[in-house]
Amino acid sequence: MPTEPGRTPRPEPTCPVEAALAAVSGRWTTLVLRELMHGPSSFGDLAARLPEISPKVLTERLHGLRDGGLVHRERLAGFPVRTRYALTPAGETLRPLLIELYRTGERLLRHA
Amino acid sequence: MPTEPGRTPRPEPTCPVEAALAAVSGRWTTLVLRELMHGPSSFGDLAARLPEISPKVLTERLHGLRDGGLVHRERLAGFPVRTRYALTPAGETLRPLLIELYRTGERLLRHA
DNA sequence: CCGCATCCGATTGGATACTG
DNA sequence: CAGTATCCAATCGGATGCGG
Repeated sequence: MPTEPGRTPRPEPTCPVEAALAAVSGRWTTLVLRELMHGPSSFGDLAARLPEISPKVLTERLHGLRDGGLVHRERLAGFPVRTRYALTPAGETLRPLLIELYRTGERLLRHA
Repeated sequence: MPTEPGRTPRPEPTCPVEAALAAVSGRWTTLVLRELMHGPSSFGDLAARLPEISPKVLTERLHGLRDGGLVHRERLAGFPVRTRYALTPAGETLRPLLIELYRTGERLLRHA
């Protein structure tokens, strides 16, 4: 990107950087992804591990991630209803990005 | 982060991931950074290379980046007034992150 | 248990016009 | 040239209460 020639003049969704940013941006999104990186989880488990997120926002994040093909949703039979959320292969590919975000943030916090 | 023990329960600014995300988030921010990665630039040069950004937003981005210690601002003497914006060493450290964003985005776009 | 519906305040980004 | 000053529409995130 710094050394690439094909440059984007404006923030289009077709720009790879924008696409990646869209996948991880939004409040709580990275935390939801982090929990799912540990393995599949139900709605309630996620809510329990992120006690301060509201159900509405959790739903929004989960649906957004699913619409982006990053998370798979599966309704389990039985009662009470249970839903299983898991990362798709595409979702797994975000791991290096999250690690790089962590490393970069550490550097910034240490230095600022 | 995925394998780290010290986990953040909510989106705090002290979380490295949040800090890194804050540095690159916001519309136009990555494009401004990309231009500055090529080298120092004046306000007008940036505006010329990003023809669709409004002066207000460009100012906001530049000031935000400066407040975050990522960009250095220098007023040059003479007339007409010129201002030189350049990445600080901290700003340079964002390069690997931008590259990772690009790579991840490519994968997502190819696969979705 | 797993959400959806509604409302609401705050923040964001864009358009436009003007100044040192 | 390099911004500032307003105004405004749209989006976002949080709170709360109900439904399948």
